[in-house]
Amino acid sequence: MSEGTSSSTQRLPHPTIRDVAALAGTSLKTVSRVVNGEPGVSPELGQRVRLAIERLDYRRNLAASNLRRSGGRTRSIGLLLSNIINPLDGAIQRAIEEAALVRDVIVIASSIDEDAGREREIVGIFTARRVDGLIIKAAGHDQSYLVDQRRMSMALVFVDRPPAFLDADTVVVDNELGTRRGIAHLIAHGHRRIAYLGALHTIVTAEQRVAGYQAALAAARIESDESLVRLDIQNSEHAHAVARELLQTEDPPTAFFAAQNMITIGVVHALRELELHRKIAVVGFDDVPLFDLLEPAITVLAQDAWAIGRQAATALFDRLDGSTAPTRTHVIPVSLIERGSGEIRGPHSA
Amino acid sequence: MSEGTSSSTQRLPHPTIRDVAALAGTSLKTVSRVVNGEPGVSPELGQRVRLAIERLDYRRNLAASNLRRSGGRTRSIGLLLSNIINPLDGAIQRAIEEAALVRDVIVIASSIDEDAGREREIVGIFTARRVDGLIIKAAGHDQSYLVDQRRMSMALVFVDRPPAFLDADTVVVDNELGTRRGIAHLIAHGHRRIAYLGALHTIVTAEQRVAGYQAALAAARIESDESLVRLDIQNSEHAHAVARELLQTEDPPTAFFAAQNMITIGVVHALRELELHRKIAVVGFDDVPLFDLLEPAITVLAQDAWAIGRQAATALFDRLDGSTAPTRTHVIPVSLIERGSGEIRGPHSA
DNA sequence: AGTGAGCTTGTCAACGTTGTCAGAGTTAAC
DNA sequence: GTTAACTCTGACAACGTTGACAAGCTCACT
Repeated sequence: MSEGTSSSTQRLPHPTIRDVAALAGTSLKTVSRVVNGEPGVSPELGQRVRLAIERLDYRRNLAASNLRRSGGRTRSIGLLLSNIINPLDGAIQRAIEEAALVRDVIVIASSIDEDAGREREIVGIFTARRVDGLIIKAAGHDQSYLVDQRRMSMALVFVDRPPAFLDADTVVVDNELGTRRGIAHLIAHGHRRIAYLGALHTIVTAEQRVAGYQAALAAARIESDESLVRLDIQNSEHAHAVARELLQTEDPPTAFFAAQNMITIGVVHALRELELHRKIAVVGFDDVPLFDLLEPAITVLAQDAWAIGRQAATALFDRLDGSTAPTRTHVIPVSLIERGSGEIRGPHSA
Repeated sequence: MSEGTSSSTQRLPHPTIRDVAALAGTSLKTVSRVVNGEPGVSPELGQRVRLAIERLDYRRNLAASNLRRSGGRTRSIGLLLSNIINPLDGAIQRAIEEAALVRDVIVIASSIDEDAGREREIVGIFTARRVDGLIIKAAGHDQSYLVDQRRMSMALVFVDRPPAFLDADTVVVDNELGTRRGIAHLIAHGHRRIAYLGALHTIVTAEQRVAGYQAALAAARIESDESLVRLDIQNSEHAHAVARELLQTEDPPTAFFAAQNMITIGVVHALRELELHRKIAVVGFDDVPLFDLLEPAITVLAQDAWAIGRQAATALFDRLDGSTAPTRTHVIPVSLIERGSGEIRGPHSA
């Protein structure tokens, strides 16, 4: 009966609970009750309200709702990964999104590369948004700045790399064991001079992988040749150059272990260039879609990124559900996939 | 002086502007002024407030702030892509994130595969969160449901595919021209029997690519053989099977055009399996990192996903800044990268 | 001395929603 | 016919913040 039903072509603001109440001829609270499925509304009035909601295409404003609601939860989580263009990070994000979706939680994501400053900046931004939790692939080497967030009941989970100076749930793969298996595999195929190309040594993950390399050599009583170990490799071009240089020395390696997918790609480029790709063995950490189509196909230690993401989400939501169990480190297994490049035999094969 | 400085180990709620005001011995409004850098606060008082803010590690609650603020903007945008594991989508997301970051806007992302129902569901969720705008790689074939969002001043930009039954800014690549160039390239290398393997025919993009194929054949006065055109291919395994089947017919194609990166991968698998990869030509739409390392390396039509994302973000923020220009379709160029697989000569080469 | 301008500061209401609580109405029981 | 219990409904305050506006103060000018 009133003037409310004008469906003009432009009405800028979203309809509010107030508009719905006016149209349905009832009070705010009753509409709120209907929207939230609370009991204590008569069927007729409920129907009337639902009709008004539909007519106005009303959607409750979640920000306002969460502001008032108990606990002050925003049903949103923040995700900090290195670079979403890397399918490894993509899979982690996707797995987390799926877990969040069923819980009616949204994911705010940001790539931080390996920039510790940006890590802190983004954490600050997400904190201002009052995310309920953070899942972080840390770039920096000190996460103690997060104690404030923790104190304010923000849940924290670290993926891929454990936090430093902070105790929190973590999901990692067994970098040391994985690398050890990879190196042992090369040794078993007759290699003794195995070059190791690693990423920024400041990343804990990289450190663990070097340790695995050393451990595997030690176990086989092979003396480590420091000249074969090259760290702090930035990208695939850099890896390409380093591999080429190693191959052109007097006593070149007979096998390469590439500690990361970008490095593996660089190594393969170098081997191609020197036409050594059928003679020198390669094992890489991390799988990449087309590795199986190269000739020879690349033998890798594959991480299950989907499992990492799922586990991280589970751990985070457990905390948000109130778990006060001691923090835990979840280790996701790494699998060795033999495809050819890692099975090229070396001079010491039986 | 007061009791406020107790830094006990657990205080659950975030400090509010009220806590800061109490500690600094002033009013809410003054703190608000300091936080927002508004003028009219004396240096001394301002300093006192800043000190209190630091001591409490106060961060203003953006949800509450946006609720009150004019325009009701949340400084957040929603992003709907097919699947973030695909580096193409990853690059789009990354480019958009970068653009959003400098504007202090957050990105809420979700993968919707090719599921129209999920597209609507996610749009509903994002609407409840009052995102200021949406960037959508549409799965469905009717976006008219978005008129409500539009009316409520939500900015909309479509990427990769134009919207249906809705007028909105769009960023696409020239699928038809790109495909035409790819096919012409194969024809120029002596091919007449060119198989076309395409994705879901309901996706507009796929449709345009088929049209490009037909147009290129027509321009060269080659009669199209319908048996060589296979659409609705779901994934790389499917493409693999279809390609194998085509290759085992009596009069097999001498070249393949794969309309999408997953399809290209399937085709390459099939050629490898039948050891035809050095005899049958392949041109694919979309580049993938390792295509350049295959033997032969894969000739592709590469889209600049980064540029697509950047352009989409620019278009969206222009609208949010109040632009009322007519909606525009931005076309990002596609480049043909010759690597070998597309230059394998066919029976009709000069 | 009185007036007005300019600066700093604070009070109050409002954003859209929900928790608390009380009022109105109905039914059942004494 | 009164009381109790129950159901349904709405008034009001509050979440944390900012916009509108006014009060208080100082200073200069008439």
